[in-house]
Formats: sequence, structure tokens, C-alpha cells
Amino acid sequence: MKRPTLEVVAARAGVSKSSVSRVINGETTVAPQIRDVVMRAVHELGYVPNGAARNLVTRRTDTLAVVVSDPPQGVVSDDPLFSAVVRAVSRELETAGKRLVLMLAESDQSRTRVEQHIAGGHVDGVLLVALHGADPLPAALARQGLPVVSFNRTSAPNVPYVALDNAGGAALAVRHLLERGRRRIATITGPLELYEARERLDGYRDTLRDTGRRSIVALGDFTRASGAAAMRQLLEDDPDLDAVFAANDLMAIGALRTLHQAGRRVPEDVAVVGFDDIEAASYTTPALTSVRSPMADQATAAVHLLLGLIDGGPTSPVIMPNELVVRESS
Amino acid sequence: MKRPTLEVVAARAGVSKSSVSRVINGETTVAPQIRDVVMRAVHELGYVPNGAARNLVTRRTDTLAVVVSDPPQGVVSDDPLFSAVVRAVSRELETAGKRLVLMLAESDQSRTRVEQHIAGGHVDGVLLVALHGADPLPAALARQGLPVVSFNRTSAPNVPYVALDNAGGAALAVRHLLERGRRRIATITGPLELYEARERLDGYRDTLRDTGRRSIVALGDFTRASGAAAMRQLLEDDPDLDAVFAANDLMAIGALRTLHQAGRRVPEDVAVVGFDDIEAASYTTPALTSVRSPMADQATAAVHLLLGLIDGGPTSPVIMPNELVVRESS
DNA sequence: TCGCCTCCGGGGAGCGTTTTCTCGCGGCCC
DNA sequence: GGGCCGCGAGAAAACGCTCCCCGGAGGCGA
Repeated sequence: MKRPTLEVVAARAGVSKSSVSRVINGETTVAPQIRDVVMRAVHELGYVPNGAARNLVTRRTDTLAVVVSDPPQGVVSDDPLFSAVVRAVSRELETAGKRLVLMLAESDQSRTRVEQHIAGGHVDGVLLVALHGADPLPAALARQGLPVVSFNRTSAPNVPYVALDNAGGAALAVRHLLERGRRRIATITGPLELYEARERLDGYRDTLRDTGRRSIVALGDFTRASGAAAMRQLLEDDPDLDAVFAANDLMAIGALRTLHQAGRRVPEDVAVVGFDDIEAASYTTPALTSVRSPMADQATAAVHLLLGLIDGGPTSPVIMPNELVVRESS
Repeated sequence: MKRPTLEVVAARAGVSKSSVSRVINGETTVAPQIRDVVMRAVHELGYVPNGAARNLVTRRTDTLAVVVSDPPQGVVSDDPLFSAVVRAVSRELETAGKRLVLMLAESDQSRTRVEQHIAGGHVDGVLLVALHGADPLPAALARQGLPVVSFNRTSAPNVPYVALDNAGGAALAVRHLLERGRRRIATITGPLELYEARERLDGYRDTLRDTGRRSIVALGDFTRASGAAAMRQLLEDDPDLDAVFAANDLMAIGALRTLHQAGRRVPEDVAVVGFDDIEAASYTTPALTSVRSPMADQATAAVHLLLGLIDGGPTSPVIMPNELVVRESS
């Protein structure tokens, strides 16, 4: 089951390797007649260029890595948005004629493997997803001199990113609750090592502070379970609260469950607003009000930024806008 | 920013390229003293072997492709289990020292690209996920002479697979509903081009037939929206039904929503059982009874099967068992 | 008609590895 | 003590492709 090589095709077509190569790569300086005979030979033999050999000389791989830096619990990769991001990235690369290799970096060991892989020249660029603020990976990768784009704000200086307006989104949510006449508005945060979580918390705090109200904060980690637990905590600490802003939808779903178990009506007793507007948000009871994260758009933007970077383009960060989707829970 | 090559390492260590290569590849026929001096040079220079060059001569890439054959709507890749599968596969390959390239085949065009990529020698094997029964891809890939494992049963003859006991799982669900005293048990199916969907329907039908009861079937496509729509249909067609078996949890969630809107109590009026036991199943109101699909285990098994295949192992299909997780909805 | 310029095709040198083959040296057995 | 065997290291040939460089042919202008 040996695949034919350039040389075999050349022999069959009765031309030189060079000509075949030119035809394959779509160069225009080749006579139509030669082009045709080469194409025929290619089809007859089912020739497909060997990737390794091509990479070796061109130093391009047409492959981009998506590196997901994530603790073993899988905070990020468990997120429903993960699929959406992967899909959007995949499609975008598809149209650009690039390939996608996905690497999860869960441990130091796998982080090293990622770096080795990058250093091994297997990819032309890296899209980093959802890292902790202090993650050493972005800086390490950027040091390799390879184009890197982060899917979040990051502490590494020279790494361009595409981020949500997290603080703005949180402000949207809180102002909405205030307009609904809510007085005691609590929040459930994400893991504060993540920029997104911190920014959403900041947006919540700043908005409340502007109106002279007090913050009521419980810590979560972006999982349903943590949302449920944080909600229990909040009810215990502050039984009079009348609204909750959860820093993502999964935690909001957990909170809804706790509220239901505690006999609180939503939204009559307690209003709930989430963040991300994942599909499940429309299917909770009651349906969840949420700040929409345009994840697919963000992914597309990130890919474009990265592709631009590879072609030597500019590196300006991009901030995505967001909007509030009001449903029954608030 | 040029990376050092084998040759400069050899020069630095004062040995031949061959020796460096041997050290890098962990061959034992090299004197400890040489080994040390090479290792030192490697570390000092931060040498990492060039992948393309290595692939070119070894004809191995240490890379496996996960090909997701999926219509553009993203039936599969939208599924929460998709993340779980990707995570499990990624981890398993990590420990095996392999890399993962993810390819979504949504259109004929991208299908061709996938085939080209495979033919280009970029990967050592392929793991096919969630294809339609009539998908031409498995057969096409198998024809390339490359190890292929399917994540579902497939129509291609020579492609080994790892599958769930879908019919058995459906039977579990239906028998459970019968034991609860339900008489009119409906089902919402997945898209019947998928083997899984057909098998789950068969399991439902056969179990009911054994007890002499009538089947009540509505078609869905594994999405929440289709579950909600199918449930509306069912209520209209057969207002007296007292139980529903949905062929996956997403559709069950959609059905719950419709039942809630229609004022039916779950489980008092209508019992609901889903399939897959995704995490969201624990967080619905009421919590959803579901047939657990051991997706992570299935993914692990599939990877093992594929790795075994690459090393020339046997190709026996694997069937995963499943179990019923009873919660509040039934 | 001749010469020069242009354009197109071929030859061949690399790209960075692995791997085979060869060679030298030392030890062991007779 | 000599010959043979085996082990470890180096030289060099691939692997399949791209791309530079050169040569030949054809066209056009003088």
C-alpha cells in the first residue's frame, strides 16, 4: 500500500519533478499542455503530496494548534462553550485551508509536551484558550518566536488577545437587576485566577458601588455544583437577598436548583441572571436571563488575528461586545 | 530565531550525528559518557528534533486524527458528550505519547480535505466519531490502508468499532417505566440515519412488543428544540400518555420544558427518562432519570483499540455496557 | 537573417532526520 | 599468544519535496 511519489508522477507524465511540483502548487508559469498531462497522471495514480517532505523544505505546516490550558477537573473543556469554540475555530481554519491540532495542557508534564511539540516545528501558530492569569504557557510559547493569540486577556505582555467585555457584561446584568427594583443583589464568582472571573466580579462591584449598594459575594468555580453550593452559602449568609448574578450560566443553573430546593420562587423572590447565554439557558425552569457571549464570533476573530499575525500583520487586541438576553428568571 | 539541528548538537558535543540521534531516541548501545555529553549539549542548546524531518524517514507521525463527521447543524459536536469524548481521547493519547488532530467533516468539500490529509501521511490512524450509517468516509479511509476505529457501529465492513449497548439501554429505560406502572409509554427518537438512534428505537419497540403494548413514536434529531417539538406532537396525538423515553438527554430536557408549559406534572402525570446521563441531567427540574453512557470509558476503549491496531493487534469490536440512573423524573 | 531577450522546463542541491553499513578496537577462548 | 567475535561509533545514503539556477528554444526587433 505504498503511495506514489512526485517522481513516479513525473515519470508517468513524461516530465520532470519540477514541473509536477509547479503544477501541484498552482504556479502559473507552466504550459497548459504540460499542466494537463500532469493532472491526468496525478489523478490516475491518486497522488497526494507527502506532508512531511513538504513541511521539511517549506518550513510551513499549514497547521495551527489550539492549546487549552485547563486544570484536570476540566473547568474550561467541560464548558458547553468549548464545543462552540472548537467548532468555530475548526470551520474558520477549514476555509483558510489550515489544519487544527488540539492540545489539552492539564499538567506540567503535558505543558512540557505542548512546548516540545511547538518547538518541534509542527505548527505555524498557536491559539491559547482560557488560561489562568498566571499561566506560564503564553509567555513560554511567545518566547519560541511563534505567532500566539490568546483567547483571553493574559499576563504575558506580547501576546495579543481577543477578549469579551466581561466587566461591561456584568454591569449590564447588575443594572438590569437594579432597574427591576432589586435591592440586595449577590454574585457568584468564577475561579478568581481567571481573568474573566475577576473582570466579571469587578463589573459587578463597580456598578453596585456607583449606586451605593453593598456587594454580596460567594466564590464558585464555573461548575454547576459550585453554583449550587455558593447559592446555599448566600442564602445562609443573607436570607433577604432578592437577586443573584452568577458569573456563568452553569453556576446560575446550579443556583436555580438550590433556590428551588429552598422553596424560593424565581423570579418572584429571587431574580437570577447568568453569563454566557449557553443553549441550556433557554431550557431551564424558569428560562434564564443571561449576558450573551458571542463565543463563535470571538473564536472567528481570534483565528483571523492569528492568521494575520502569521502573515506578519498587526497585533492589536480585540474586545468583543456583549448584550443582555432577558428571559423569565429576572 | 533559528532552532538548532542535530548537526550543531553533534558538533557541540564533539560526536557524530548518529550518536546524537541514538541518544535522542533512547537507544541502549551508546556509552554512558557519550550519552552525558550529548544530553548536556541538547539542554544547553534547547534542542528539539524537527518533526517533519523525523516523520519523513520514519513514516510515523505519532499523530492520530479524530474525525467528526457531522452535518453543519452540529448534531454531534454540539452534544455535551463531545467535550467529554475529546477530553478522554486527548488524555489517553497524552499518556501514549501521541498527538491529536481534530477534523470536522461537515461538507463534501471538507470530507475531501480530510481524505487528502490522511493520504498525505499526516497521521498514523483515525478515530471516527458519530457518523451517519451511510457515511462514505469510514470505507474511504479504510481503503487508504490506515488503521481506522469507529466510535459507532458503521456500515463499512472492515472498520472495527466501540459502541454502546444502545438497544439494551433503551430496554432498561422502558422496563423501568413499566415497573413504575406506566401504561402508555412514548418515545422521542434521534435522527434515524444514526445507528445509535435506530438501535435505541429498536430497544424501545422490542421491549414494548414483548409486553404486548403499543409503540408511540415521535421523531427528533437529538437537539433540545426537537425534543420540545416532538413532545408537543406527542401530547397532541396521544393526550393520555403517561411516560416518555427520549433517545438522549437533550431531547428529554426539551420535552420537560414542553410538559411544564403544558401544565403536566413530572413525574406524577408523565414520567420522563433520557439517555446519556449528561451532567445537565442532574440539574433539571425535576432531576432527570437517564441511561448512563460511559462516554469517557468508550473513548478510552476506542483509543486503545486504535493504538492496538496500529501495532498490528486484533480488531474485535467492543460493546460498552450501560446502566440506569434513577432520579426524580420517573 | 542574426542576435538578444524572455519564458519555460529540467537538473540537482538541499531541508533534518534515521538507519544501514562499515570499521576499529578490545576481550575471550583455544 | 593469536585469531575471532561482538560491540560501539562514524560515514553516508536515503526519505519526498521545493526551489534556485541554468540552458534551450522561440519570438521580435534591428
